[in-house]
Amino acid sequence: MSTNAQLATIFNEMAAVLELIGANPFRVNAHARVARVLKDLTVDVATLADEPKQLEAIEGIGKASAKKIAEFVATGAVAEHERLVGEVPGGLLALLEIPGLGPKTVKMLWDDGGVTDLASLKDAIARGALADLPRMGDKTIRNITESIAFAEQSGDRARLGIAMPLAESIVERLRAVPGAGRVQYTGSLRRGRETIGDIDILATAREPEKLAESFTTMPGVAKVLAAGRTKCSVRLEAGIQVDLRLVDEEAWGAALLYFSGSKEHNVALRERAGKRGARLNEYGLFPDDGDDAPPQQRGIAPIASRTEKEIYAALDLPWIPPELREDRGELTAQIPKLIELADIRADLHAHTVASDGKMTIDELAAAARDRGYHTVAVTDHSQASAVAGGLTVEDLLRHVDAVHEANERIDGITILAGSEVDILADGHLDYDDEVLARLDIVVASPHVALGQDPAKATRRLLTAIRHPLVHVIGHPTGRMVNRREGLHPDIEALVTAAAEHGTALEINANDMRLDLRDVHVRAAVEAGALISINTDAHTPGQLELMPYGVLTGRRGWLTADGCINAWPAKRLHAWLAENR
DNA sequence: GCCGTTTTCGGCCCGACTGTTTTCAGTCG
Repeated sequence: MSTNAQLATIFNEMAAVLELIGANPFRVNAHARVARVLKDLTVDVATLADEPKQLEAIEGIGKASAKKIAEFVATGAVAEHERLVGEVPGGLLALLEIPGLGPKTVKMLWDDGGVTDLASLKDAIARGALADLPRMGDKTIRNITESIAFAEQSGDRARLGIAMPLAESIVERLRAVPGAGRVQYTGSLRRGRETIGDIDILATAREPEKLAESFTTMPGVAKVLAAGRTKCSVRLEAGIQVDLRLVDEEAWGAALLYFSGSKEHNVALRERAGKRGARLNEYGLFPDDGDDAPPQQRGIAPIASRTEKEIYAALDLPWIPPELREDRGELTAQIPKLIELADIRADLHAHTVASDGKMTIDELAAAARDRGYHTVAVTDHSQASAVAGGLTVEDLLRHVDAVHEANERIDGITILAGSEVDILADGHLDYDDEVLARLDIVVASPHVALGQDPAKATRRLLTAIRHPLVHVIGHPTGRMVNRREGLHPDIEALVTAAAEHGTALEINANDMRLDLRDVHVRAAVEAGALISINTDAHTPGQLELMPYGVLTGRRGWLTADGCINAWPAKRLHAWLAENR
């Protein structure tokens, strides 16, 4: 973990404890803000630490925090942090992560219910002990129980956006080892799943021992779980397990196929092989001679093994992109040409300093142009999202003028004036039609009432989809990966209406959202609804989240033609103008 | 705890929703 990330954790923990013990909320927020600033910071804070003025020059970091940062860089710890963490039971902070449980409730559970961690909370619920506490009705207790179940069910999987950079850095390191051959991450990460159980890396090497040693001794390893000739396994300080498998060059394709999964896809492939008188394993596709002993150990030559493509071909299949390997019909369907990152030419959902973003219009435009986009949309929050700096009508109209002025001034990219308009709980939009009609693009998104029942959620989203001035429905369910389930609308109804009304549904590429999720995208694609992949960027760096959205689109069988962000400028702009 | 400087102290954008209440506390964004 980088110094920035470690310090971010420390400040987040201080914020959590301060919140729990009822400190001034603004002080709490200041700590959380420092954590956020540190996490977003592109420069290593350690390089600034010996000059306090440099630290204090960073927005959000004052004298006190600068001192703590310097203290950490010098000593590896922050005394105030240790003191604070010592004030509450260790397991209590984790309860704050459970959706619906805030500091007041957790404090009350601790003070009045003797709850000190997740186990004692579950025990108290089971004993019915919570019912005696204030504000703990049946419904609240049931909500807490469900939240715990949800957090536990998804809690041990890392988000794609956490696992991918880790895997890429490990792959890069291993490739640099002398004698290293091919090195590639496989598993659910290669398939682009939204969460990852562990990172699987496949490699060939002239001297496998050297690669293995480099792997087990790399920075960030907390514990070596296994260190054998063909398989090494470590647990990182980040809490993620990483497996390295070393294979022979001849078996590369078979091993890649096998370790990429999914298990269900592999089972289907093996069944298919069986029907063709062959056996498929991680060493290759072999003729089935009726002998149960592994063919590769008996010197049997494989029918195919060096590449995935050869193996699929031998099974009368085209090469199937990893993202589709979920046994969701990929062995029998016509495989479309899936969208690729290089197809993306526009980002249509981003925030500037006008609301809660960190970029100016010019900075956003430059970042989008640097990525080779022909179009970028400025879509700041609407008035209902007060805490996200939502714009009043007057502010919005001024902002629109500023965006249009920037569009005139800046060459090489079209800058659209838009808004991320709240879809209110009843489906109404947060601005009147006259205001919306002034915008080049309207992205309508749900932000509140994300626990409403499915019928209401469906009506709410259908209202927005049918609204003639809405172009895109932003993060349609409002779910947060591992954190919040979000809305459960009738997806079929939504995608059907979206196709009928020509409203695009967003894949929010932020790995915390990935909303729509893969299966919803598939439904939309099958219904003929358009998809828009956007980063919802608040910083220039967040424009780089686009690959996660594209992966999710690919998992939903999305083609470039079905994604408005991949359209040429002329087609996209004409489509936007049509919805007016 | 941070920030600004018509303020070195006093402010720091709060409105919607839920579930508990009988007028509101807690959570979320």
